[in-house]
Amino acid sequence: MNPVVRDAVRDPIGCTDCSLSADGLDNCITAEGNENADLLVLTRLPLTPRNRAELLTYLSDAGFDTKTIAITAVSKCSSFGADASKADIKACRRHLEAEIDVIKPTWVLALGSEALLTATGRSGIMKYRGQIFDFKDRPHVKVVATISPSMVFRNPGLRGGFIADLSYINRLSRGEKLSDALVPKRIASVVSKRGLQALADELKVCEGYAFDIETTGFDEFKPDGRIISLALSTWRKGDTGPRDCWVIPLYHPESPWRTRWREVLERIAPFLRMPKKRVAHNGKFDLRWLRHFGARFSLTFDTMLAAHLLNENRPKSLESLSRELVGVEPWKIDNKTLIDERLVKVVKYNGMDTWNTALIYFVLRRQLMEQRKLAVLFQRMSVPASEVFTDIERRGIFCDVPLLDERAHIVKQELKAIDSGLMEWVPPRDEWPKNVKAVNFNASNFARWWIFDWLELPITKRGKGGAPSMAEGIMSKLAQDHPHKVLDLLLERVKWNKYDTSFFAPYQELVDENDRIHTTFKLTGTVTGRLSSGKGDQDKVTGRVQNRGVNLQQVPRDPFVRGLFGAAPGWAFIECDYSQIELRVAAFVANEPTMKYLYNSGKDIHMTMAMRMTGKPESEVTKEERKKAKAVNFGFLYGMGWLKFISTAWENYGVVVTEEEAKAFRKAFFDEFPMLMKWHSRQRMMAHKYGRVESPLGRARHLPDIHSSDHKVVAEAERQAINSPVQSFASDMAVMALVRIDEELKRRGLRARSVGTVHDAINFECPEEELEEVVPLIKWHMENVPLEEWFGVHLDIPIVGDCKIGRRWGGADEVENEIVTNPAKFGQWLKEHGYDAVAA
DNA sequence: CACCAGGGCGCG
DNA sequence: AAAGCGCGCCCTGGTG
Repeated sequence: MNPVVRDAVRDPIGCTDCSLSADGLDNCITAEGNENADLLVLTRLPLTPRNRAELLTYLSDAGFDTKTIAITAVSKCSSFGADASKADIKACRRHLEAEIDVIKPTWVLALGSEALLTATGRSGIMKYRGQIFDFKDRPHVKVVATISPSMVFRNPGLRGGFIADLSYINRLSRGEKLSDALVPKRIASVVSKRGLQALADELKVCEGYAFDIETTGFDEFKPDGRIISLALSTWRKGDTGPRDCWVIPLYHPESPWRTRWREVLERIAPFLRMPKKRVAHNGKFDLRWLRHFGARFSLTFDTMLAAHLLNENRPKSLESLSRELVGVEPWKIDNKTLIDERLVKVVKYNGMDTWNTALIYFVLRRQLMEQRKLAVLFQRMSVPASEVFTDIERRGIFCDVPLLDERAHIVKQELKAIDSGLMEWVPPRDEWPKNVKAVNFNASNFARWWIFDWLELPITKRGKGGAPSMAEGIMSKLAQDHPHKVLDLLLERVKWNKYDTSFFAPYQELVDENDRIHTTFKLTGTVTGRLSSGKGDQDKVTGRVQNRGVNLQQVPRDPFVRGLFGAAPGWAFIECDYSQIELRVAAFVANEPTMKYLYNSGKDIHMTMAMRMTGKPESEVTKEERKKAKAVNFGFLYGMGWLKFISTAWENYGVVVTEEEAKAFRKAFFDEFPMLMKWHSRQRMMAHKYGRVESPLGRARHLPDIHSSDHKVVAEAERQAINSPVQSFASDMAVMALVRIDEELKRRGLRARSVGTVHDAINFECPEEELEEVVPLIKWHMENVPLEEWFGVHLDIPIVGDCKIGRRWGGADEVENEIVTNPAKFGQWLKEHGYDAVAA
């Protein structure tokens, strides 16, 4: 450490301020480096020589002269194993302030959330990285933050962004400006008829544009939804970046179009269709709004989808991608709602969004073209899927509202009865310990004290923090060994409470005036390429999730809940599931002969497992038992050990399995399918060698943890290497099938449409008279995605889609495969099942 | 009040 | 020695 700083700052007696000082290897470590440094780098803990060297390499790569900087930490003691707590960091603050007063840096570079918090008092490193603040209590010192190098080490997906941040901060500390090409010369605010005409003329001749809208309100389908402004950055053929930037103020209070904003939008809409390239960042959001207000056009490129396909681990916001890929400066405005912001600022913000979208478009497009299979996935799946899900989200799914209200009432009644039953057993208040504040039947301090201290029931499992587990499996075992009314009631309550808070209440709140419930699908929400479903998008400005809908991928299978959804009167509900898709894909990628034989001869592997587990013949195995066997198959397939198998067998079957039996069962599974073991080894080997694995369709999963020194972490990455290609392949195929089905339905002028997907299942609503044509069409496209033609992948395993037709989700009748594929039989089947309105 | 991590549980 | 994978939402309790 620097002797000048040390002697000026360090407590000569030996500091005992923090908890680490007692057993610390070295106490009160002060800054390393130049005592007159202009830039003081602030980390969480004092760095080891190796980490310090690494950080200096990063800094020097980013253009810093490492002789002119100093490095210090918010916590000033180093100790094995022990981490600095918030109190420790607080205790060290006076030393840090003393250092700053001695060194007098102009800039502090805060690395990581603790450094940011200490320097600025703000938490949320991903939100504040790249922004400039004053140092707390030292306002003459400027602070700029980015993520910590250890985060980058753990996840190389963050490396690009980290280096870009450092370069940006370097330019900032030198007072350098950005290159001219990275900022628009001017942003044209379109506030007159002549301006509109000029924009329309440009749209007639330009090759492409990136666009973005700003909106007010949460949902495009709610009456208070308005579009505040629409921005575009255009380019001509042969350009390598955006040329002009345009913004049309719409509903903004200062906009001249405020009262006629919809009219203006309608007038410009036809011109938006003209250019060949139409680009947006998460365009699904913008298209939803624009379509709602009558401006209909489609995308040809989405920068968020491209960025995710290229690297599933990196942050995907426009802000961070722009910084990572082209090194632009932050342009965010720090305001809650744009409608309250001055128009000039909104115009600049909205315009910069599109300018930067255009900038990263050119980079991402080039990167994508370099990987043929990825480019095909992008073209055939990502972009058209974004289009399909725009409409699925707008459409929503029909919900039987009277039934919803009736059942929501039942749920409340059940809860009420259980709660009053439980109240009779609540111990008197003066017996409660200090940390118990109120009666709470959820997994709370009260409930844990009540069960495990007051009732003295045994604790079999604890969580990370040492709190006794109150998970369902644990509690039901407890109830079996120590019968008690309270346990029965609590177990019963979990289900009703979950129904109430997670399902019925949100459904009632979010069902729209047309009795439909919406969701938001994230096409970039998972590392494997599956879609995720949820309440809404993150608001770009506030960072909060817009509460526009519900998660439609976790609707309970219980008909009491799932049966609330279905088809509107006069329509039918179609569910089409891929049969055992991941197991089939695994058989393909592992090239497993026994599995292939079973599938090619129409056998059911889950049934085989169920028969083994229960010892029953096929005819006696129940649906429930087969479903549990499925869990066992997937468990072993993806690397489950014998110990977990013991608990699975107990929790699912109530079967006690000994250690020996469990090992033997696992061995039997792999003996039955000998190539699976070899496939597992191959995936592990690939992950170790390349740090990534790839699906047969070209989708990559990066696994930086494979190089960890922690064996558990490595083992986890190895299992991910096994699972990812299978999950990705299955998911990509399902999405491509949906895209093709949607295209075909539109091409034929049919009204049937998808209302959502759940990974390997696609749901549709369909006018009764179209069923005869639509169901076979869906089935055929699910089973015949042109993988050979598009990816050169020849599947030598049959892919089967099972179709169900009914009025409600989960309450439908399965149609046998040979019936769907036979028009005469299927027509008959439809009549027999009450679908009279079939086409002549 | 906002934010966070962890527990628990719904789905595939 | 020990190890299913992939998600999102609600709640609790702690912190600033």
